[in-house]
Amino acid sequence: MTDNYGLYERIYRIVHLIPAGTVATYGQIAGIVGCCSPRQVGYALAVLPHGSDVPWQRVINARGEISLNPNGSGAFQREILEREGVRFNEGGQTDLNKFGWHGPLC
DNA sequence: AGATTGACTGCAT
DNA sequence: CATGCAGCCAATC
Repeated sequence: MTDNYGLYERIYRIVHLIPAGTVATYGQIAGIVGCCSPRQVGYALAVLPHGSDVPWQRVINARGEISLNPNGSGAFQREILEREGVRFNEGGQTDLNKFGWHGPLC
């Protein structure tokens, strides 16, 4: 396999490795990809077409919360995560200590 | 080619 | 504990 799948596909591949009921932060993804800053991770997901097989909803900010505005698509995202088994507290945050992804090799 | 923005993060105040 | 600032890399204007 070639090392160069394109920046976005690279990120998509990492996100696709996140197991259900688990969430990862943008910085975590960026660190695993080892090729870009969290901004590019967010951008890559922002350009994701609807109907993709990438569980973009499992990628959230470092605080363990939905990054998008709660009055936007974020409400839909939280619904999906709860359906995956991820629980949110009153602040709409997840427990990264429990649901936080440790990485593809761990 | 230069400036601006973006689903971010971490530290300092 | 809330807010501000700087760093980061790629895409778009």
